[in-house]
Amino acid sequence: MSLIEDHRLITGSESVARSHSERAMQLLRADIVEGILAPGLKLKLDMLRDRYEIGAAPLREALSRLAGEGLVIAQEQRGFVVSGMSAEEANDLGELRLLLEIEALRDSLSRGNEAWQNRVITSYHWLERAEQSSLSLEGRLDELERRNFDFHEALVSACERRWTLHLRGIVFRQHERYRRLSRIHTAKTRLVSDEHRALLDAALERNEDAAIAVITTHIRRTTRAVGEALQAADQP
Amino acid sequence: MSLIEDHRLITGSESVARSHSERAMQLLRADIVEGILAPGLKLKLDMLRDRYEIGAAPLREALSRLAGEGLVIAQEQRGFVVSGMSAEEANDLGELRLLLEIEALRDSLSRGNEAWQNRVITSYHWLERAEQSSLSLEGRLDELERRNFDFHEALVSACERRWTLHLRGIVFRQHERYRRLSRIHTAKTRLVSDEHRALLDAALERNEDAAIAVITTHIRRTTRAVGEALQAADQP
DNA sequence: GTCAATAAAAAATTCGATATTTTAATTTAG
DNA sequence: CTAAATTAAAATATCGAATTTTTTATTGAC
Repeated sequence: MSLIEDHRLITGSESVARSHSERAMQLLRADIVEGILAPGLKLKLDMLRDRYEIGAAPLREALSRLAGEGLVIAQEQRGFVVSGMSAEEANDLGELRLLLEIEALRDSLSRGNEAWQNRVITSYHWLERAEQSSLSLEGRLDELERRNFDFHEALVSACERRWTLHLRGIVFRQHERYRRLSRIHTAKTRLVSDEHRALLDAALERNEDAAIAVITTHIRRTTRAVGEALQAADQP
Repeated sequence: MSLIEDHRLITGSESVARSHSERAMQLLRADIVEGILAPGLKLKLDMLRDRYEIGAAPLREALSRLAGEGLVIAQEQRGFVVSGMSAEEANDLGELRLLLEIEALRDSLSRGNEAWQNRVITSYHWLERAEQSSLSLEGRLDELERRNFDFHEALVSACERRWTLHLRGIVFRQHERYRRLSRIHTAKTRLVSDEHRALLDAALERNEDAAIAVITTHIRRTTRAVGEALQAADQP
């Protein structure tokens, strides 16, 4: 197994799974976030068993865990369903992401040391490179998402508020489902790229207010794009 | 089984569990929040099986679900542990609770209809009654927690932001572990009672700013009390 | 006595089979 | 023909045993 293959996007920096249950969770999470398992889909165990070649017991544990963070819904005696998507939830998640990202960013900026700076710089440059690359649309989206994830993760990585980070992670993953929609709808990388640059500068200067301003624009713009994409999806 | 016995506090308005897995989750959650299963405790399956008379499979599912929301930690191949408690986390959770409670409250105040008002009024009066009652310390704490929970739940019950409520729930339960500490340490019901009254008034008047001001004081005061209690616990 | 290697015990994880519940199909009464 | 009731099929949830991994205890070399 190559390094690249194991570095599943989104799931974060979680190391290679040691148990079937853990692996199932990572796979399910990625597939739901990527939209391969669509919102509202009934997650029948037989189907999942075939798909992932993992037994029912670890699959159920993985689903339970995802239910805890809200990516799937556990219906008593009626199995699991991929949680739905709607414009209302997109807005809700966008605002929460903003709130939590700001909290995490504040703490991270005030604590970040040189190692943190280097991580931020490195991840930024990989992201920049991904934005300019000319892969196929499919592959490029995956690469972009991963680099985008890494960059934002790097920015808050000096934050020591465990719960803030935990909740931010939950919201980030949820929000990502929607971001994907808007990415496909509006393939405008230009403006986003500028925002990332501004974010990098603000972070390295420890300019809290500037960073917050940029991230606010950044997230709000995403929310708007998601809204448009959802509207477009309704009336095709 | 009597109604009262089934209405386990904290776990929210979740109806009576239909599956072992669900029941296990509610029992575990309550026991962890109440501190019966102490922070850091290794949750061995044999032990839990004896305690709750539930098989390993549903127990593991319940634990996985709690791991998703962060009440327990799942350690690969090494079982589950009750997540730890510290002064840092108490502060973190306090601030998050404030943030999320404000978001939920704002939305709820702007939407609440007459049914909502009635629910708020009713739950307030039960809380007031509980505060004045003269049961044994143990029983009174449970009753108070339950009524306190119901009141705060009622306040935000008109909020339609699903994710905000979900995260608020997670943080509320976590924070409750700490509140319990401070409750035992400082049995000062007086001030809290005034705060609740002020909260009720502000809510019924739809006075957003006032409600936010009160809840801010309310939560910050709790955080301070928790800090003192933890400090006292360190040097007995 | 300390450390590493090995063996035994305990614990966690997973599998396969079974029991229970839900869903779909079919029948039957009105 | 519709709607309740029954039956059959599918899917979920749970159990108990088998497997794998971790932890503890023991042995033996230095």
